Amino acid sequence: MSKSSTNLTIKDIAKLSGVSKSTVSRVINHDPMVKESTRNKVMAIVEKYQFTPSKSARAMRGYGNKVIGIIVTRLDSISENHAVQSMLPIFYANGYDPIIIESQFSAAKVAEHLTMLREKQADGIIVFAFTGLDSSLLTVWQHKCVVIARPFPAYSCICYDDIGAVNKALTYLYQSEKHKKIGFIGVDKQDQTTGGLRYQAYIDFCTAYKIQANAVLGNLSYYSGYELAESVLVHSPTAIVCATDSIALGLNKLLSEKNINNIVVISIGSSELLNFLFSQTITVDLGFDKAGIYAANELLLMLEKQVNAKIITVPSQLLK
Amino acid sequence: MSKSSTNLTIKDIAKLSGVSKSTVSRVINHDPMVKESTRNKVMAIVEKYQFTPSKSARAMRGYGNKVIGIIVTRLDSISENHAVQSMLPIFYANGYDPIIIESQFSAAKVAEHLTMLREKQADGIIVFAFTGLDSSLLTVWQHKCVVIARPFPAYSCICYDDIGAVNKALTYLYQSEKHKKIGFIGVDKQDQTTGGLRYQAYIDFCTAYKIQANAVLGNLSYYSGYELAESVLVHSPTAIVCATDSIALGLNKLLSEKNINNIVVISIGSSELLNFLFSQTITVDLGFDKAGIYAANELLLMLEKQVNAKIITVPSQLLK
DNA sequence: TTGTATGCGTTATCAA
DNA sequence: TTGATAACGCATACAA
Repeated sequence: MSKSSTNLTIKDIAKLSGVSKSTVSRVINHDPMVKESTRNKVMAIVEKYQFTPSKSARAMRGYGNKVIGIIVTRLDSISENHAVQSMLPIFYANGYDPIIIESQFSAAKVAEHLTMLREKQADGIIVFAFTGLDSSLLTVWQHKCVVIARPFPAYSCICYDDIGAVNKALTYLYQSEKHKKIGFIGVDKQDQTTGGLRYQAYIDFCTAYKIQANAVLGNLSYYSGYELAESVLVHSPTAIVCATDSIALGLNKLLSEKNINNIVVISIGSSELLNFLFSQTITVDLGFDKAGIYAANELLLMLEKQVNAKIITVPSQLLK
Repeated sequence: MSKSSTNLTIKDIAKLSGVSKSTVSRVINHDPMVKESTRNKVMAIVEKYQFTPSKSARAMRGYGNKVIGIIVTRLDSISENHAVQSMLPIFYANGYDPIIIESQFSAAKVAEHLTMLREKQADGIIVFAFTGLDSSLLTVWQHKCVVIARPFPAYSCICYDDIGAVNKALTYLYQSEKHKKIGFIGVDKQDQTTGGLRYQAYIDFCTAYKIQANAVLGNLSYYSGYELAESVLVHSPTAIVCATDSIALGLNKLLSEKNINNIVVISIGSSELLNFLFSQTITVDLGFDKAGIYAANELLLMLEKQVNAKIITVPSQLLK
């Protein structure tokens, strides 16, 4: 095996430039105590051979190889993308290497990735939770872990304002616009937050204000919104609340096909695309980008010093 | 500083289980030469303290820390997402840790990320190219780099079938459906591929078949498609080719608003959303997922053995 | 079957 | 201002 193929080490550079290892180390670490001339001499060799110190060796010396694992459900989830986009710069700025992986809504995959991250000695992780993910998987990471979208007890979590968002939507419709017949297209209650919480908020509002509930639950896809719309329309609502922007897309498609334009659509979750395509839709922004910022900062805090698990709810905002 | 906070080392485990470092090392490396009883003894301690050997230390011993950098333009680009999604499993399967970073269409950011990756001693990189990215940035990586979406000379590149896709669309419209007045909404030619190539293919087809060109160029957003549509409609086309699915979304919105439904829309790029919302739109699939597979395999090949730079064009496919 | 000693590429501590 | 040398955590050739 020829030496040429393998990477140069600080020892080689030392030999090449006629100084000792330590001097080379000083030069590449910008130690001010080296003489100008020797620095130049060494730097020349460093440049010439494109030398970079072995990251692993440095890491071993405590120059931490800091890495954060980010487990998203799907790479192409708009909401998670926004959150990730806003946390990346924060991690970079603090010298962490974020490594992004997909769980594809499979707890088994999460487990797999988690051991991978443990082997890689990740310093901390961000997990986008989903139905079927159990907090027991995370026990090892409890103190260096931020969970997004689910309130796991004893974990630091960033949650969306599911209840508040639905209330804001309903309050607007009921108080400001005097709607009395308000429908709801949601997600199966097996999904605790997007499904259960948002649905329950709708039901509670209905009972509180004595209005007739008209809800139907399906899944997260726009197909679901499209297909379920009919059964809500049957009761001739004047407004419909959609639990997600995908559902709102589906509903809007149906309304547009049927040339119905006297029904107010309001969506929990505000995507650029929805606002563009169906600009008359009122949306409630859940603050995905803020969630990313909160999550990153919270994790950094946890890693820096012992800090109590806390649940942060990202404020929602009605946009009209 | 208490020892409890810092991670255990193989030395600690050795002490705890009353054997030597080497024996512990043998156990965790599944050396068959260790006695059953000692193995159990050591494993017990390992389990108890959740010990994992320092990755950096073993990396230094040659147990390579293989990493691949993937530089996407934007995390929320649908097309790049698909490509990344299909390459990730391949890298995992081959023991590489993919680390994903965003360039945000900035060459400066790419440069920055590139030095980061060099410091991290990444073994190879995948770069999603964009207008303004110069191949000179990549020279250091030339032999361990796959470029996507641009044909950089002397680099291994995965390109989309821009010209073929447009031709397939036009051929279908002209030959099978006998359209004579075909419009085109594209992207500024400064974007060499999506912009220049697709536009040129349109123009070439028009001249070849002696049909009146009716094209307008803007940017990649759906707003652009929406706004430019008017000036194409002025010449009353019976079909319109859109250079991207975003543009097609914008165009479709306008057509739907104006209640125009006798114009055939055909989109280069086939997204799930476009097919759902405007299912009458004909689409040409550019094969983003295939591109990911090609890219990953090609890179692995390059890293394994010296291999000539080659350009792979992903076949496109008309869907109707 | 196990322990000892050595080296991997760095940085830090000491002496010179 | 520089150089020798000892760590860091691990794997392994060699000795026992």
